[in-house]
Amino acid sequence: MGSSDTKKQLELKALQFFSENDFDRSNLNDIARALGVTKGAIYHYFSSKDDLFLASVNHLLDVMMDMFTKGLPRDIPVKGLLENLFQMEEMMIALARALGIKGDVDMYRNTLYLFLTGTKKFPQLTDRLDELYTGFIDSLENLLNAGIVRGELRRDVDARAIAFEITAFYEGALLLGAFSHKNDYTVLGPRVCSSIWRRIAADPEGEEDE
Amino acid sequence: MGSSDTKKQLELKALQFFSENDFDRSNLNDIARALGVTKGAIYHYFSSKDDLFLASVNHLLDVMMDMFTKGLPRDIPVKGLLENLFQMEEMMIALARALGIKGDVDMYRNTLYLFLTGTKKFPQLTDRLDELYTGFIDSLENLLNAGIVRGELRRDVDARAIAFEITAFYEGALLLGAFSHKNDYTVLGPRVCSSIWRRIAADPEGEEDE
Amino acid sequence: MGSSDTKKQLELKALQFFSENDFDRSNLNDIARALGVTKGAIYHYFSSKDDLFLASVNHLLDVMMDMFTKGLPRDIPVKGLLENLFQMEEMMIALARALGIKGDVDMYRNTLYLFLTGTKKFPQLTDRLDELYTGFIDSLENLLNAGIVRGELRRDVDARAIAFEITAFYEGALLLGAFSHKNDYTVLGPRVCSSIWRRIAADPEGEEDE
Amino acid sequence: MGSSDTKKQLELKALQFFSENDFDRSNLNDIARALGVTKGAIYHYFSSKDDLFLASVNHLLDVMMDMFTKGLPRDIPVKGLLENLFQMEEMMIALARALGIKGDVDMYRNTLYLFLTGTKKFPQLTDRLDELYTGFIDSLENLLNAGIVRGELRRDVDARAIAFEITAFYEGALLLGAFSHKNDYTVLGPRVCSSIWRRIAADPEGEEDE
DNA sequence: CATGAATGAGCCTTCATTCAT
DNA sequence: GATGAATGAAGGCTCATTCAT
Repeated sequence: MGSSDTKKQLELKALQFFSENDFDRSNLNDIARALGVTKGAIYHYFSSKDDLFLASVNHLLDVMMDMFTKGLPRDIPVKGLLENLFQMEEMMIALARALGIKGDVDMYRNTLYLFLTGTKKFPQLTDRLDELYTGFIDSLENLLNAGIVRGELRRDVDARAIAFEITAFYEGALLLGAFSHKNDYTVLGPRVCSSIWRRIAADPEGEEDE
Repeated sequence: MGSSDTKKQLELKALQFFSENDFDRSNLNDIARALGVTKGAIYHYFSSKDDLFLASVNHLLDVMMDMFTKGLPRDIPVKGLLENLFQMEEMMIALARALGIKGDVDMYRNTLYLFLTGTKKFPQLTDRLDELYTGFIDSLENLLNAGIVRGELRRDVDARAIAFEITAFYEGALLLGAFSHKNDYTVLGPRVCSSIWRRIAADPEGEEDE
Repeated sequence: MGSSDTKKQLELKALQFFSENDFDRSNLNDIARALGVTKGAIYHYFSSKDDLFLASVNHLLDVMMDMFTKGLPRDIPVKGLLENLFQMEEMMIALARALGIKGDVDMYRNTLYLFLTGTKKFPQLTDRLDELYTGFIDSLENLLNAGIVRGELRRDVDARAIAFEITAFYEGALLLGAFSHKNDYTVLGPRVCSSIWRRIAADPEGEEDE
Repeated sequence: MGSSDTKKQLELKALQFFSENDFDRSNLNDIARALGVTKGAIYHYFSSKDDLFLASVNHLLDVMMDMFTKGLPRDIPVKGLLENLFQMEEMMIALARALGIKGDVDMYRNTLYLFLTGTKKFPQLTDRLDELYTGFIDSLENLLNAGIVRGELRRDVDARAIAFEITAFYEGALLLGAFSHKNDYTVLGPRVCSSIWRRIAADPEGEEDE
């Protein structure tokens, strides 16, 4: 029932809507208006408001899973990775392109909101998120280990801990960004990354002489 | 109207309730039952459901503000701080005692949910949260600077960045804990803290041989 | 929750309403107006529209069970019973009084509608109706057997069949009354009863000399 | 619009559907699926859901009118009629054949439901039903009178009352069958018919010794 | 102070009907 | 003829809020 294209379009628009608006505080009239269709059309493609939300989040999870786990290169310099981690615009553009929508500057932060509230309301999402984050941390760990083998990083680096640290710090920085306007992660983020780099690099000075 | 004590008690119980239950998915009948009073009683002390929520969160913010900014010691060893960061039970007990309630193991994570959804529903909370996090990061920065002056930490440490890093990493680790059961922050957290310590300590080896 | 009296009143009014109006074609606004309360009040006492309907019908079933099975006399002349069967007004008044409402002339016929549609929508009602009709037929059979023993009826009367016949005929006559205005059961009913009487009486002539 | 044959086929299928399913609880998607066509096709042949229902029931009424009034033989032995009244399967097969569908054992009972709910929803059906039942009772009366003239029945038989009794009892027995599983009309029905026979036959004994 | 019955606006959902293809 | 995507009015139900007691 319903063309698959239209359904995907609705999922994407709903994703954008739900990342900006509270699920419970939004009524279907507003949602329908935001998606550019009528209430009935939504029910033509989705069985309920919950279903629409879950389809949207699962769509996002699919894309992020591709992008951040399967899609990551196996062997890039760790230095570049850390330097680009807080080039938010680049990351955002990449994700937006993968989703096929035009993103905005709060997109990343909003996904956090989507995930935290989503798992509270729909515990079945937890497994997929677990997979996503575990996949991301695994990929990072592989990259770090490759860096150690390659001689870019010190031999005594605890790759798993660093991978977890980078991931948790990144998410936490975005989270703080939602709360705090006084601590700008676009400024502090790179400083932290540079500090992490100095700790794990085999030759921090040689690389840092800018 | 109503004794101030009773009102504070209701705020605390409501806080516990809202940290475990979604605001919009809870109705006042359930809330009243959870608080051990009737609906009418709630309206004696609070002007609305929103008001009850805001009073609760503001109460939590007051306590956390005291505990994590004004209440922090001016001069403790950074090493101990990092070692205790993921002694979640201790932290939790301290916060629960400060609130005068019995906490549970998910309390911290739940406050994150409370804050993230709370700011989405009530943007006026953002300023207070900003104050809390900024205060916390400032305090940490002061502690780190004191450590530098004291000679515990290296002179080239970027205190602001490290304070931000610790805070963001901590929040991020708790957040990931809500999503991922495969990455246990009670195990990985201390490994990361130890890694941070080795990076900033003036004499990491000397301190570690205990 | 809610006073038991108010709830019983609502059940009775709903009974009257549903016996006159189609369940699915009535919306809760109309029902509420007919019951003299608001929609919310109904949901204060009943958990759903279905619940309201079932409570009403079960209330009716309780009263009819008392009246037509437990409440029937053990030993009355069969002749009088047959003569009064189609004194609808008397029967109706008795049922209305037992229900505590003022009845109207279509009350009996309407209960049939209530039962037939009720069992289609709520199969769980079937057992209670089975009990009611079986109880009624049993009581009739007992009365007939008492008549045989007493010498009022012929010894070769098939008491069970006659009890079933009277019951089925009675219901059928009311049912036809719902469809057909040309066959008036208040006229034909007594003629049939007199015919049945002549068949089962030990001495039809002696009794019939009017 | 639409071939007349297709329309008749749809009416028949709809009849079967509505005799098994509640009108208001069935939606047009389910109905269309049950009829083996699309929603659009239904609207080609019928102007509305109501129209489809009414066309179906009127079709049934046409067939029953033919079968039970005009179609009845003018002069058959009353004894055989009474003996066959509760040969439900035979009756059902006859009606199903007349309709051109395959019937099932609940068909008769279901038509009762169809008629009772149908007249509540569409009062305009009442007249046709009145005609059907009156026609049937008239035919029965004629048969009984023919039996009297022929000498099969007693001269003092109240033909109108007996015709009404048989009809009402028959409908009532089917109705009770819908409510009560403990009183089987296939067993009790023939016993009642035999009792009626003994009452109206000119020579009950002579006829019964077979 | 406290209660909880009652209110009614607003929500999610259904579904008969329409209409572009 | 036939389709099924889209519409939008209407319905069941929830629940924050009020108020008579």
